[in-house]
Amino acid sequence: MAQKPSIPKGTRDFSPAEVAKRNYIINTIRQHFQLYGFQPIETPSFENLETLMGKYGEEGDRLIFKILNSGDYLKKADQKAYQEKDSTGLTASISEKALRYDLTVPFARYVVQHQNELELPFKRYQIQPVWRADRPQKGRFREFYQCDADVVGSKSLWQEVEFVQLYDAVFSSLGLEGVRVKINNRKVLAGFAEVIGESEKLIDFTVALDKLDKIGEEGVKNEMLEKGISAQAIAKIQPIFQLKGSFGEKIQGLAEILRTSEAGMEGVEELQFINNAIEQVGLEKSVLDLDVTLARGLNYYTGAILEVAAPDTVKMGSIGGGGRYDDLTGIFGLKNLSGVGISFGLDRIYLVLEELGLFPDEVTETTRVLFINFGEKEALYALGAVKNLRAAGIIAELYPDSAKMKKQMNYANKRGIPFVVLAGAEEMDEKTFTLKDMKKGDQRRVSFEQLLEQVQLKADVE
RNA sequence: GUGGUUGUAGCUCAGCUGGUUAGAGCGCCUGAUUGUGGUUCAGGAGGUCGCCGGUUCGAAACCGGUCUUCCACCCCA
Repeated sequence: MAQKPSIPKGTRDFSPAEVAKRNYIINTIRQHFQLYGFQPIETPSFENLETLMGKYGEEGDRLIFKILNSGDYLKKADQKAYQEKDSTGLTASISEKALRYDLTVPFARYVVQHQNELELPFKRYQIQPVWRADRPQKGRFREFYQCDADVVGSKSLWQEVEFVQLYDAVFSSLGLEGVRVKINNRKVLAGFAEVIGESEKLIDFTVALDKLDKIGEEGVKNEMLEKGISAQAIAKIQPIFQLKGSFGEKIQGLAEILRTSEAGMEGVEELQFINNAIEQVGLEKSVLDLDVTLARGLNYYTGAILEVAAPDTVKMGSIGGGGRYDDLTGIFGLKNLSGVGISFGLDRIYLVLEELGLFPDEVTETTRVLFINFGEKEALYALGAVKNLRAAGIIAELYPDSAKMKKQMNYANKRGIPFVVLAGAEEMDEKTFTLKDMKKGDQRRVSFEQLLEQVQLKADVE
């Protein structure tokens, strides 16, 4: 055999069954987005490099896939940067486009660019692939889909409430139980930093705090020390680690810690508002949980921060996240437009559903009836029935060649087609069909009406 | 980006400290069975041992590089 072709690392091919399952998830998400009043948009796969650079922090810039300029790009290259082997400096001169890194920044760009055509508040959803030059791991790919819903132009906390409901609705609909929607607020984090007198170290502080799950309390404290946060300061926020109990109980403890911080108390009130509303309307299968260590990487969040954790039984990173970002369009020159949104990680949700066996059988079901091909006349006779079955919404097909019976039966078997129809000279004379049930192995001579009834009947029962 | 790990038939994997024609199970193809698949039986096809280079009389095995897989860190869906 010649050398097998391959695909770049972190990318995948999807088989028919995988596409069917992915579509099942996408359709469920899309359906709920629309139920909640979001409208779809799509944006290009690649943006101008400058649209993306600097929006995701230094780490993010590194992970953006840059597209090499066309033509004789070396002529226009920054010679000084080239001589000095300064890759970062050189990039700007040889690349002016890049693959989109997420859907939020392109959305911000879209809003600013089309601001005069939009009716505010604007609720949009977007389901498209994004690319990151990351090193792949379980549930981490270099090409993956995001399913985002965002609202711009409304500061109302009812939006946050609705997003929590939306998460619950989608995951409940997918049959996923025990999903934890974790919530926090940037103002609470800012409050912590203020209370301990380390406001200028907010980012380092929150990044360390975010790792509590992984490295434990001592680990977090050590990292804070390493980042130059004083031991006294760390001692002051000790109560953070003691927050326990229900949402309400944690809120009380939190209010106690943050009582001297105006920003912090604002965050507490927002959390309280959202929790009260959710308690009133109720959730189906998910729980809303206050997690004061939740920070998430993106530094454009200014209010609520959301993250969805898969059920504890599966080891998987977050399967969704989002938050409020008051200043998002500000970076493109449009001030005072508040946005809030959430994202679903399609690829990770897929892995979770697969691991828990939650895909319904009918998702991957394809052809229901296969007609055996006995030759030209018989095929024509069969094709008439195929047409009528299709008209009734039954997926039916005629085997394209009058190959050996064994081969045709085998094809039906391998593809998991539940019914096979044999129609030769006898059946044609009688205007009947021989219908074989591949699971049971029995068969009988039937009219078209009976045939239709049989295959429909089974379809409903299963 | 840092450190580690993996790659042998379509799939899952054996292959001892380097030593003839590289194996198994499953799958695939053919026949027993020219209007009957999934069971059984008989036979068969299929491998530049990821790729490039080095060490050696001799490399799937040892060394270097590279690509890929998975994992930890970083970061994140």
